[in-house]
This record gives sequence, C-alpha cells and structure tokens, in this order.
Amino acid sequence: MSLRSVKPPHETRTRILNAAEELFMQHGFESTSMRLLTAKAEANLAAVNYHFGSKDALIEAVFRRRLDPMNTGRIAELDRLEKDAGGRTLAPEAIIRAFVGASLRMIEDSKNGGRNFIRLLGRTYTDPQKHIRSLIGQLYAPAMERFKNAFERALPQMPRDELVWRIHFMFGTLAYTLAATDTVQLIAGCKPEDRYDARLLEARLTAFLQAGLLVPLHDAGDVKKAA
Amino acid sequence: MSLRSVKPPHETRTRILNAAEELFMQHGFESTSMRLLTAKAEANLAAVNYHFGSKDALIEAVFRRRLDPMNTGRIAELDRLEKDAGGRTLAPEAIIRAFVGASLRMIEDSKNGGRNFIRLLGRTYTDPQKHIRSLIGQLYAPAMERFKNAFERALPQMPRDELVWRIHFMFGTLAYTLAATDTVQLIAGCKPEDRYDARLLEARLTAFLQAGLLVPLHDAGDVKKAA
DNA sequence: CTAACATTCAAACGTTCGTTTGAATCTGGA
DNA sequence: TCCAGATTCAAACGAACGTTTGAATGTTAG
Repeated sequence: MSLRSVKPPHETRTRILNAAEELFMQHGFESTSMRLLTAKAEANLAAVNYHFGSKDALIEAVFRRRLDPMNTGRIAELDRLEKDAGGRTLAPEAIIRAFVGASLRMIEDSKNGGRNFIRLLGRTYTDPQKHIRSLIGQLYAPAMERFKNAFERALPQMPRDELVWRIHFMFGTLAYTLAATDTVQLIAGCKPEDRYDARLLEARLTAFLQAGLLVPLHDAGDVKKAA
Repeated sequence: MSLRSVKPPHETRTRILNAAEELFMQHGFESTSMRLLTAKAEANLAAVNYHFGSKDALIEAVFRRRLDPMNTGRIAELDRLEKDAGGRTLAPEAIIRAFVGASLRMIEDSKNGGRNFIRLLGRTYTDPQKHIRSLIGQLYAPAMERFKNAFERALPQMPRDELVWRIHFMFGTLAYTLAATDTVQLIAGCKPEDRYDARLLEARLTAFLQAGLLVPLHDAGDVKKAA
C-alpha cells in the first residue's frame, strides 16, 4: 500500500475527470469514446479502466466530485440560515436563494469547469438511461429532502401536493435555464454571448421562482387574476 | 411513379416512426440501435435506410411528424385569440395557455404515443449533439417568434431583455416538467403513478408561469417583496 | 403476361466501441 | 541496491454499430 494519497494526488485521475466533464458536456456520454477522452486527458487508453473500473464508474465519479460538495454546501447554508433566524420561520425567498445560489456560484467559476459541469448536470436530470437518472436522484436526495422540509415549514398553509409541484417547477426552471444556453435563447433572438452575469441572472431567476412559489392557490381549476 | 401514396400509406414508414419515437424516449438516440428499432417495428434492418436515408434523417422525421402540426396549431390558436379580441390586447395568461395547452393536450393522448413524444421532446432541447438542438430550434422558430411578439404586445412596458429571460424561464419550466417524470418527483416524495391529470397540471403550471411572467421588475438587483 | 418500379430481405461491409492483457516503467521504503 | 507495489503502455479482443449490396419478392399499368 505504501501510503498512497499523501504526495501525488493522483494527477492522472484528476486529468481524466476534467477531460470527462468537458467532453461529456460537449458530446454526451455515449458519443464520448474512451479513446477521445484519454487522448484529451493525456493518459493511456487503459487508464480509465485502471483508475475507475469502467466508463459507467467514471460517469458516477464525475458527478460525485462536484455534486456532493455542492449539496453539502446547500444544506450547510440552510442550517446557517435557520440558526441565524433563531426560532423564526425563514422567508421562502431565502430558501430559494440558498438553493439556486449554489448553482450560480458554480457557474461563475468557468475557469475550473464549473460552468461546464452545471450544463452537464442540467441535462442529465432527463438523461434517457434510467441508472444515470437514479444516480443523480440519489446524489440529490438528502439536499432535496432538507429543502422540501424547509419549504414546508416556511409555507405551512400550502397543501403538500401543491408544494411538491411548485418545487418541481422551480427545480425545472433552474435546471433548464442553466442547461439550455443556446437552443431557445437563440430562438428568442438573443445572442449567446457571455450572457451569464450571475448577479443579474440570480435576481431575475429568484424573482421568477419566488412569484411562482407564492402564487395564490387556484380555486377549482380556475386561475384568473393572480397579481 | 405509379401513383404512390393513394392506397397503402407506407405502413412500414409509420411503424418505424412509432417504434423510433418510443425507443428514442426509452433509451436515447445513440443507445437505440437500428437492429433493435427495426425489430420492434417488424421491419427489415435495411428499411430505415431505404425509407429515410439514414438514422439522423429518421430522427428528424420523428420530430417533424409531431412538432410541425403542434406548432402550426399553436400559431392558429394565437391567431384565433387575437381575432376574437378585435383590437384589444391579449391577456398574458391567454397567451401562456395557448402555448402550454398544445403540449398538455398531446400528453393526454398517451394511447397514440403523444406522451412519449412530449417527454422525448422535453429532453431533446438540451441534447448534447449540436445538430439535433439546432433542428429543434429550427422547428420551433416560427412559433417562438410569433409568441414572443404576442408577449411583447401584451406587455409593452416590460424591457425586451427581461421579457426574453422570462420567456426562457417559462419555456424551461414547461419542458422540464413534462420531460422529468420520475427523477425529481421521486425525490420530492411523490409516487410516479398516473400523475398527469392534465387539467389539474395545466391549472398549476399556468398559475406558476403567469406569476413569474408578471412579477414586478426588480430594482437594481434587489428583489424583495413581490406578492 | 410482361415490363417497370417499389419494397423487402439476408448477408456482409468496414469501422468503432469498451475492455482486457501482459509486459514495461516508475516509485518509495527496507 | 533491490524489490514489491503502483502506474503506464502498446496491442489486441470480441462485440456491436450504421450502412451498403444485390438478389428476391410484391405491386401496378399497359
């Protein structure tokens, strides 16, 4: 064994993860071949199977590397908010900001591939392969449960199934906004330039989500006049 | 030529399109092999290349078959609304309903694969392959332009870039909601049963989108108190 | 019937895929 | 120095991929 992981922090592993992250985002999982991937990582073709075991295990490692700290941070931020509030109930907006803030902060870190990862993540929620979707779901489960509880406490008067749907809508808006940078934006007539001024985007996104989350309940299927 | 397309309306073509739609949704484009696809369609392996030319051309045909009528219907519905309104400006909610209604009506048609297609469509907005995304964008372009103009007329006081973002948010919410039927719903603690009561979903979704679209403008990055 | 065309079919094409192998090379402690 | 384990390497594996081919079959018009 000889004390691995003390000196050289597996540079090859990291290079592979970085290359995988970028290529998975550009071409998808299936279209990214091990040969292209290892070439970009400046590693041997066999390196992925040696370090990770298989291509699927590499995919999982790519997501764990970023998603675990991100969701841990989300939960910690929520803990901090609740602690600061004493016994008072949190404002829904604060909970929303704690959630989307983690994604937007990562998107700002374009130098370290964070932006790549967020786009990759956003599209992987709806990946065709079931085992990949369930991996994402598994990695999100603790944070999702935590935030769901926080929203329930902040909005005690809202029916549970209504709240679940609105959380789903919010999650979708966030995921899609971050994943689809060109498709519909181009259709909408906006140039794809450096459009991700994270501060402005956070303000717009939070306002949109908050309004949707707090919209008055519809009565018997009729939804007129909300504002 | 001998008068094709009079009697047997290319049954093989249709069987292939149906099989492709379902398999593309279940496994994605890359993971759906021509052998599996033609087997499900009860056609010969060479039939796809004979009838469509290539796998990519088949993908395009799958989307054109559903998306062209859907967006034509959307535009017609908008035309009808504007005609009925005379010169009056349309309510934003009516425009939203005209757009999401087409998707939700197709989702109700689960017998004919409409639900499959909507899920496939929702995930394809963020497909890794650029030529696939641009195909979707191209098929959506006329309807998108039309609806953007309608929103601009309905909300003349809203800055254009703000409106573009809010349309983007709405589009994302719709796409993700329809595409991600299990992933996050399961996390949120909801069973994936027949959850798509389209009437209830339309009410919830429209209320959410309308609230987000109409939320008052944020001032200088600060977004407190919207409702 | 027959000629012309449309469609189906089994078989094979060449390529690329993820993974495995066994030897070569590197590395750190006794 | 030497050796055991960690890592890299070139080469090859069998399987699966999309596509092509040319003959066989089905269909329609004269």
